[in-house]
Amino acid sequence: MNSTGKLSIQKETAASGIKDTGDRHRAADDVFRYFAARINSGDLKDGEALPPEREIAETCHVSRTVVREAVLALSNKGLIEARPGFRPVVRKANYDTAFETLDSVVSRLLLQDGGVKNLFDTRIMVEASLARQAASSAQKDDLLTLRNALDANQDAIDDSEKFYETDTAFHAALYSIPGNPVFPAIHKAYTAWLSPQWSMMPRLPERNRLNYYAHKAIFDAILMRNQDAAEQALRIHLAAAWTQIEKTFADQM
Amino acid sequence: MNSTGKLSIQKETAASGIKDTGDRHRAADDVFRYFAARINSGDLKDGEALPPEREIAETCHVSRTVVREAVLALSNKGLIEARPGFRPVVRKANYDTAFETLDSVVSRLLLQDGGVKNLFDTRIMVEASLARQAASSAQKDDLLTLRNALDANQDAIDDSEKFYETDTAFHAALYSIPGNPVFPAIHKAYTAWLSPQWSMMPRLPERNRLNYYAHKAIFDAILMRNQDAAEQALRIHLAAAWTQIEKTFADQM
DNA sequence: TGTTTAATTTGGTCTGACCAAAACAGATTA
DNA sequence: TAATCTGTTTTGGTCAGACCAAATTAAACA
Repeated sequence: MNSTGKLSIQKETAASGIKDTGDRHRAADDVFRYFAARINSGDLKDGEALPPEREIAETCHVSRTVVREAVLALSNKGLIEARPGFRPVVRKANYDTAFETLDSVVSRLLLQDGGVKNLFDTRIMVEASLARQAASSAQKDDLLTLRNALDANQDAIDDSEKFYETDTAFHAALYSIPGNPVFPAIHKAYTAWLSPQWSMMPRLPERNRLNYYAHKAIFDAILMRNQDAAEQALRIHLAAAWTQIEKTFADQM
Repeated sequence: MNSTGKLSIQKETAASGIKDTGDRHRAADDVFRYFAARINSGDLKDGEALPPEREIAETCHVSRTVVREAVLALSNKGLIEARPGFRPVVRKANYDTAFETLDSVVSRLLLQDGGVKNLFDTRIMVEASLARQAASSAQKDDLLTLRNALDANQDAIDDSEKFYETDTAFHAALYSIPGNPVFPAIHKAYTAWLSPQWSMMPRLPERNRLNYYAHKAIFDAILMRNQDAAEQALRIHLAAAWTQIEKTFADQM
């Protein structure tokens, strides 16, 4: 029975005919697709655990080896969460974790020439856009959130550690205004990827104060519903930040 | 000698002490990190093939099983390219392929409520920003590229197949203006992820013509260096596209 | 020298085994 | 009865050795 097992799966996959175009057939891929489909279709719900590897192997008529490969692929692609030693659990599709799967590639991209600048420039563009949008359509509670973040920022001028947090929080508030969950995820990714540069920069109360003023200028422009001013204030703010980064890492870039 | 192999690696990893904080130790992770580091450091150059699995297993004092897991992880994260049956090859860090690693997660995200809209909204924001930037600082050759794309677009109005291509090309031209390689990659990702919706929409010469006029309006505004007009023209264009998408997929969203 | 053929390498898969941690069930105790 | 401890079973992580088919290389041949 076992000896015919392998053949049967090959027959099955051939019958399903998803990819019959002559290219190499890997059993692991089939298992991967099988579970990816079951997850996407909702057959396997969020938080639900996958069957044990041995069971999968039996039902799919493959060895545990290929099951492990498939599970690993599922995990690497963020479809499941496989903490070592635990049963893999279906993970709800989540914007935050989506960006996390980029970590290793991005860290490589940041290493190559101009990598950091390329990324930072996209950030400038995104935030400039967010600033405009905030100025044009921020709701009352959005403004309140911003104001609170700004105040917390001001209070932390003399505590560089705390200032960094409130700084991040202020920008985060900006990203949350559109109400689109993609943006907070983008912000999280930016802070994670650029934190190496940021955290190595000298932190001084004077500099904190300047940054606070920059934030205030952005906020004021948003409050005045002045899109152009908001964008400009933000660009000045981030341009200054970039100058700092450049100065700090002059040798490495 | 082999019997002591396993112990030696454990000793080694313990000695290196990268992660000694009590959490589970997976040999596969060690091998993964080892090669990720070698790739990032340039020790293994782009296009260079990894050693054969059996050799890695020997030099790292682990079984081929864990080598395979590590290689698979490397592949899934986009650090190497592992075509079935071939030696894995170090892949140059590349913005395009970075986004490709997101495919499976994104396809899941698009399935959930409002997923497509969330993504499309980010696209609107990005392109609005690009339009502004184009209007403010497009160079002569940028304008020429846009103009050519626009003309090709016009010529293809009666050929819906070709129109789709030239349409994409026009937007691509917009993404290439900043000269930041991240943007073309983003564009590629957008078209890949949203193509299912787009390709199922009815294509008619009248509609093509409307889209062409929309493109022309964007181009004209850019040519006039009118940022606000460029942004507005683009927003109108994409809003109309979204309306179409919504109409086509009314039942599924 | 170019082409065909045989030998070898190498990735993909299988089987069966072992270990340690996790999950489970049962006994023990408060 | 509820909480805690304990021993058994399950399960993931790893290993070893084997086989196959495709890919690579070496050899033989034309």
